[in-house]
Amino acid sequence: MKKKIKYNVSFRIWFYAGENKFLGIGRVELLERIIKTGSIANAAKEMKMSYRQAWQMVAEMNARSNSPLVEKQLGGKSGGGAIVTKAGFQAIETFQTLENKVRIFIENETNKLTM
Amino acid sequence: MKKKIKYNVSFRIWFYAGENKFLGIGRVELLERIIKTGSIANAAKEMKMSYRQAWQMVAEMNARSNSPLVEKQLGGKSGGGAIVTKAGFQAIETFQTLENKVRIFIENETNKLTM
DNA sequence: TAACGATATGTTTGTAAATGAATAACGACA
DNA sequence: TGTCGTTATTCATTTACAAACATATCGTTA
Repeated sequence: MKKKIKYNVSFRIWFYAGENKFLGIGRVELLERIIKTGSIANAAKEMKMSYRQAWQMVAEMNARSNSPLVEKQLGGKSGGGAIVTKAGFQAIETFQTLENKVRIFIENETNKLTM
Repeated sequence: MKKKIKYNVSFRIWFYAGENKFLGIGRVELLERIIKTGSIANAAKEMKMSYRQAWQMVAEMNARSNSPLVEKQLGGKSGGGAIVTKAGFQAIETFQTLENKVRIFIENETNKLTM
């Protein structure tokens, strides 16, 4: 009997600021972990990425948005940390809302397919 | 006056065969150029990619689809070439149709956004 | 004011991926 | 039956990217 492969569709979306990538699912996840852990360093550790890369992502996001998504918090007993701004929360929300809508749309369209 | 960045949304979709990537925009473009030029070698040249990479993409596509999307055509005055099968044409069509629908959907949703 | 752990940044190291060269095999056609 | 320019495949080399390391700087708190 002939093999019959089950196909499925995946997708990704990105927000661009002009020509520059501004926000994708990876950066959204990073923002969420900064919220959860209180610092870029710990967020990076959770995601098993280098602090350097995480920091660069944050720096790019901040540079390419109208107002910073993350603000540093130096000093203090714990040595400091980073906080996600209101603009950051809004960016997460906007991204995830659109992503969910696209997911549902693609699921509906894919069900119509006969491959 | 404050800078005001214009944001826009980009996206990509992929067809998967189980866990394996099967078709994306790059491979669709490769298929189109194989149709246009009549060979993998010339298609690769047009896309400025190595023949090796192009050939591997074709091999993967063929291995992961129910029936081959590309068939070799050895011999002849021109030395041979490659042809895209009916299944290949259908795959291109299916991919582009879905991609266009998603594009329109995202455009409509993005117009609602105020970032 | 000393200490802490985070941010911020340059430099080096290591590794995976892409490239290029080189070559064998193929088979219709003239 | 010789010719042609493909397909198909290998191997060494280069390139690009990510990780690792090192270190300066910061500012609140005890």
